[in-house]
Amino acid sequence: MKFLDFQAEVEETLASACRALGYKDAGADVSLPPNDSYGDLASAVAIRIAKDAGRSPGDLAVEIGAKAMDLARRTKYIGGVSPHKGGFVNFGINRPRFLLDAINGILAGDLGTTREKGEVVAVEHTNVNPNKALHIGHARNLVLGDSLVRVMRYLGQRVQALNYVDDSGAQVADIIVGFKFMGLPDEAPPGAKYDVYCGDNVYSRVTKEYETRPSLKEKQSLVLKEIEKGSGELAEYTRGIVRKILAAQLSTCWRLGATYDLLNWESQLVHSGMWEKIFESLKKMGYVRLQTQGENEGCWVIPDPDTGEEKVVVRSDGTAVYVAKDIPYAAWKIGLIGDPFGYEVYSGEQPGGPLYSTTLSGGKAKVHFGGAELAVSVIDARQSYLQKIVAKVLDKFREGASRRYVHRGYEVVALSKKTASQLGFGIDGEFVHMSGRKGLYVNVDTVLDRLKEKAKAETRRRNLSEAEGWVDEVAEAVAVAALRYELLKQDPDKMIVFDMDDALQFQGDTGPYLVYTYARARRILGKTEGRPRITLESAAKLGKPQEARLAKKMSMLDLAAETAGEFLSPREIAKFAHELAMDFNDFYESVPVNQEPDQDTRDARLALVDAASRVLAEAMRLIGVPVKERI
RNA sequence: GGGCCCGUAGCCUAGCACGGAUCAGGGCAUCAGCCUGCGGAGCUGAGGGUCGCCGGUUCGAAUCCGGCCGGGCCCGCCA
Repeated sequence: MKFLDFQAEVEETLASACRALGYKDAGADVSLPPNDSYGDLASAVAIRIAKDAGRSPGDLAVEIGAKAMDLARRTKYIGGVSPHKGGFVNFGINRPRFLLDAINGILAGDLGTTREKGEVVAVEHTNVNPNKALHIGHARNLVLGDSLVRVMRYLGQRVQALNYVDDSGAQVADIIVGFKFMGLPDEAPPGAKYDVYCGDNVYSRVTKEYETRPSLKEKQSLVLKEIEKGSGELAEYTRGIVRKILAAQLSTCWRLGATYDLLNWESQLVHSGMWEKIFESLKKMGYVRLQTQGENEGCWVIPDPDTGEEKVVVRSDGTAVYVAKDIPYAAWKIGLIGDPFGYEVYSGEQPGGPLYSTTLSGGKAKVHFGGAELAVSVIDARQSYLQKIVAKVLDKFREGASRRYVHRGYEVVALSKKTASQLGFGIDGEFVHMSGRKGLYVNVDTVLDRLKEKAKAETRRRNLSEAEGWVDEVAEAVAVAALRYELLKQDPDKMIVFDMDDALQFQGDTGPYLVYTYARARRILGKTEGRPRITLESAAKLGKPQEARLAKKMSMLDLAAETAGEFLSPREIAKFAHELAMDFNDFYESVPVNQEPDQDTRDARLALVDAASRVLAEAMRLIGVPVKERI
């Protein structure tokens, strides 16, 4: 990861040159040139100071460039400085030195991971109501959140991956109504996944029934009250159903490569007493007040952050509204309130480590959650307004607290007209929003199975003699790669219109392209008689532009990760991985490795391939795209 | 009525935070090529663009500011 070293040298050299020439406040900002024929880093400093200095940008660039060149002789990685007539000062890398250090660094294990302990960050994502299977909208949340967790850990932050389970809401109650009051079987038919069964066959049927049977709606509120109470036969029964659905959901999450550290349960949050404490304190400071007249009579209200009008937080019957459940959760995450929870292992089955659960009755596990320095909530953009209210209340509770509570929003996933019609829904526009009630959605498992089916055919065609199990494993990896990459690569602020046929795409800017490229690179290393090895002498023989581009790109993973962390935007890594893969394929097509007659050159190229593939694998790992040695 | 987000070739999209360099990068689709070669899930080339519109700032605007148009979402004693 030597590019940042080069950049630091350039910045320092540039600043020194400007200082030496008397341009004190010139600054030393550098950027990547649009085209690498200009150089490897560029500065527009001459253009910026030209006016004040009363000189032409071109002349200044020559002057600064000459001074910088002089100073650059003492640096390790600056190979040349060239002024451009437009006013840019371009810096070139000392190729052999840079190639040698970058490659040897990576082969020695330096993939840019920060080792020092960073801040504690709580990242909340997935958060699917436990009454149905994950659909592709949930997958977007999961992929964004899980990738963020991975990137932050790479950056050294101590991350708590949280998954919030709303086990006491109306959606769960609906399922229970179906089982207890409509006589629907609470066992899934053989071969059916339990969460899929509940979503496809129970939930939608119950909500439909509500329209014609008002008495059923009363059963829902009865169930809700029982769940709220937390004890009794119905509450126990519900707990069992929720655990069963959650287990099925988690298997899908794990299939997608996401894992969690902790499950937070809404029911426990409600019974923890945290809200009461916060409520009392807000009352004392006069932020919440009891409305004694008008339409909100008998309710406790707070001011709307946008309009100043009043928002209800506690209903006239004394129960708290939805935001009021989010507030204590947020306060717990950033340590504004004492931790009321104990912890226990929920599942030891989770790949990659145990999954814990909060508990209000003791808890033996010696782990600690909450109290983070920063909390990131991955929640779709429709909840931006509510999240703003939460942040406002946190600020009232403690000055400046909202700076540590960040809503990472993203737009929803809708369905294309074509996909909707394949599901039996005729629509007017070009797309339609998903709806669990209407049964208008595409489940994650369905998409993965379709992708896998296609990947299997493709893999089998290329590997006629391989065992079925091996082909299956590869196809599964390709399917996950395709879906994760597809959902991550797009700007989170843009709605995704999902089309099943378009999603079955393995060529071009896709996850499978990355998987393929990595396997291709490893193939070279597997087939060779040579050894990856590079010296300053052989590094000098790697003079092709494709070699330089590949080496430069692979040494910039840490840069991409820093940006990804700073803007909570893991797709920076997806972009990086794709660019690296393109650079590798370009190299692959134009530079022979094992056919290279000169042994030193061949070994140096092998070292480059080895290093580049390791960086690609690390980038893929950061976005949860599976890595296979062969496909 | 108030608030948030989006608008870049036939379609999808990068670049926008921090304004710069000759061709605004990719992908899909279309057309023309590249397998006795390290894997063709690849590569090369061609065609395809009023960066929604108008104005402002600037030496310089896809990028910053203002207005407008088009599209999506949110603003409940639902969750």
